[in-house]
Amino acid sequence: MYKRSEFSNLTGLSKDTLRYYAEVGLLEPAFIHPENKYRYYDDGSYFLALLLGKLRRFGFSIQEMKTVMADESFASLGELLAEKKSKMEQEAEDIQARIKELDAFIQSGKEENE
Amino acid sequence: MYKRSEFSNLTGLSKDTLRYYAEVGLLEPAFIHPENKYRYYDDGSYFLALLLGKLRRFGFSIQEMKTVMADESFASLGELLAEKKSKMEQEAEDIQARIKELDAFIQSGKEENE
DNA sequence: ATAAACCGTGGGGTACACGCCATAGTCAAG
DNA sequence: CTTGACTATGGCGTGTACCCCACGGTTTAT
Repeated sequence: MYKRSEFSNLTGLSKDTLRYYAEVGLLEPAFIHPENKYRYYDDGSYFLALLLGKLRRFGFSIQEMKTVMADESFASLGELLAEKKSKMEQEAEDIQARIKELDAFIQSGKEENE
Repeated sequence: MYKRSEFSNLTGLSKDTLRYYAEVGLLEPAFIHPENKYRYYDDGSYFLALLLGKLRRFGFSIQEMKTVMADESFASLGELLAEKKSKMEQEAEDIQARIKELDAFIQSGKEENE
């Protein structure tokens, strides 16, 4: 059983993020001490927290993460992953295009001074 | 002399964007009719508007655009362009890394079912 | 025993660049 | 002359996922 800041260090999720995820029902502590209300996380939480960290990097919104977490069999995960992948690829292409445009622009600026 | 919506079509900047740019002193109309306050843009504005559109795509903030516009010789433009370029390249690398991570994740998920 | 370090809760702030709505005055075409 | 299209201004909304502050209680180390 880990407490908040320990768990935060372990997972890379900030304390505030953990609090927020608990608030929205995305990742609830494994145990809450009834007297002092301290929240404790366990190894199951750890697994899920790592997953959430990954999903976050993949561009999942909170809502999408909730969709994923709602189903224990993670049935919707595969589809969403594929969707995110194509979105990220699209984004990569967009950036490349903008870099090209930027290069062309810089080039045209240089030629003006010759 | 073009009026607002004509100029909007010409430049690709929305009417609200034009209004906003005028508000913050980024691109003021060439002429404002003293009676009805109608705003008119000219060919000089057109040139600047196209520039602003490009800068926006390059990720310039309003503040940065103002910095650029403040100096008629566009002295700060070159430096900011280079900065944006490296930022965009960094961003492209980040996305590629995340795509790789995503792929690995998808792959590990598939292997689990074999 | 005491001080430092930690915990929960409540609630405000935020960044950014507009979008959108309503109102009221104005212009252009028939 | 009328009606539809256009315009200016004011001001609110916005979205997202948290961050940060303050307060008061608790735990832990010394």
